[in-house]
Amino acid sequence: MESVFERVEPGARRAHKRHIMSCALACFDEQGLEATTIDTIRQRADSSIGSIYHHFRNKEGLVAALYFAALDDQQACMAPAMEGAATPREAVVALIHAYLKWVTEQALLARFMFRARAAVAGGPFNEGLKARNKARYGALLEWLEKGVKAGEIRALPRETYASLLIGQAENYCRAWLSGRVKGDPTSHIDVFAEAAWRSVAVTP
Amino acid sequence: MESVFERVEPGARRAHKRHIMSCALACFDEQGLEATTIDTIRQRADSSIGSIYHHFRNKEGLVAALYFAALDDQQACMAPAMEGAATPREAVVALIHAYLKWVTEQALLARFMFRARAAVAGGPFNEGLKARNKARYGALLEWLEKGVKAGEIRALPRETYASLLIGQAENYCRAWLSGRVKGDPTSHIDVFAEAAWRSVAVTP
DNA sequence: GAAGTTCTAGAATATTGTTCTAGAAAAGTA
DNA sequence: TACTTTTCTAGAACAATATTCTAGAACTTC
Repeated sequence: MESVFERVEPGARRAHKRHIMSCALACFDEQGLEATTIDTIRQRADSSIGSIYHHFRNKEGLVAALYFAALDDQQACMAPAMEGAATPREAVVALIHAYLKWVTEQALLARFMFRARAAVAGGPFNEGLKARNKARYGALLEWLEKGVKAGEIRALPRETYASLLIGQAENYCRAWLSGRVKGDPTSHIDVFAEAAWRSVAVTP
Repeated sequence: MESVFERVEPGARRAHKRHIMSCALACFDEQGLEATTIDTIRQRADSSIGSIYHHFRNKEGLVAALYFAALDDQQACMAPAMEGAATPREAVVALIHAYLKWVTEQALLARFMFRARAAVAGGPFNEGLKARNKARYGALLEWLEKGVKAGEIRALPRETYASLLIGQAENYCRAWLSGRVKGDPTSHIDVFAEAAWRSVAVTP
């Protein structure tokens, strides 16, 4: 967990900032976003109000900092997975595998992301969010273009591909993170990879 | 919209309660859950603090009331759609069609549901939520059972079916409701119905 | 029409996010 | 090192907002 924050806030100097993020994440996970107060975080981190506000500006900023740290880590884990693919099918399978593995390994961060997304998207950090989302599906759309030309992938409305590929896996991850299903995402990894491929392939 | 609340809170007696719900929904949609204050709702509904707290106990209760009203309406619109199906394929297609139509027609309620879900699931109304979710997929799972026995639907882990069927459509609806894609859900209705069927069918 | 219940109203209170000022620690500079 | 500047910590003071409480109006019931 610390390692995730060290990517975004490196150096011994920022150890305390990372510590606050760590404690805040734990509080948010245990009590929910609204229910955790700044003072709860202050106590847990053995810090001070001034320190928290200095580093994060306000509660929303703290949530956003955690959200973007999680998003960046997810991105960093998923991007390389797809680069090794030789065919469109391999790219799709690699995408789903990487996603399900990340959620399973970083359950705390993943749960936080789902909970905090609305808050971040609604606030003043919306722009940063949009920018990263564009970059996110760039590589994938290239693979799809190739696949369509090669006759391996169906030509569908552009704006539906992302949902068709990741929607099922994401839905299951939400269910798992909130305790509605038991098996962790990786335990059905082939089911979801196969379903994603069937959804877009010409001949599944 | 009023008609939706009349199902849950019927009668002329409760007109004011419904009016508060209506105004609260509009406030939540325009400013987000956290940003709208009780006083904002009071002003918009031309009501009083006491009245709001009398009807809904607290802010969380108001959110939950809206959430369950939306959930019930969605349920009421989707349940009959599947009953007319003659084959597993028809059942799956009917499910997706009904879902996408409801979200498109009740965009305000649908957006609210996605935003409020975490808050409702985290709070003391969690039990009511679980109960309704069980009822929700009951009819569907029956169809799947039949389909599996008839050799038309693949035998997959039980807990993955719901995600496989609805995940893609839901993901697209989220994207549409938050402005990330342009085409409304019904404009891709066949794409998502077909993808859902391919995901679970033996021979798509 | 009287008793009981539900509903409206808003002032008072409590909780909690945020600002502000002062000083400590660290980094830069000569 | 000694001085300056910047960054960070600390918590009291403040402001915004959810919630409680009491009183009375409106409606139901018998």
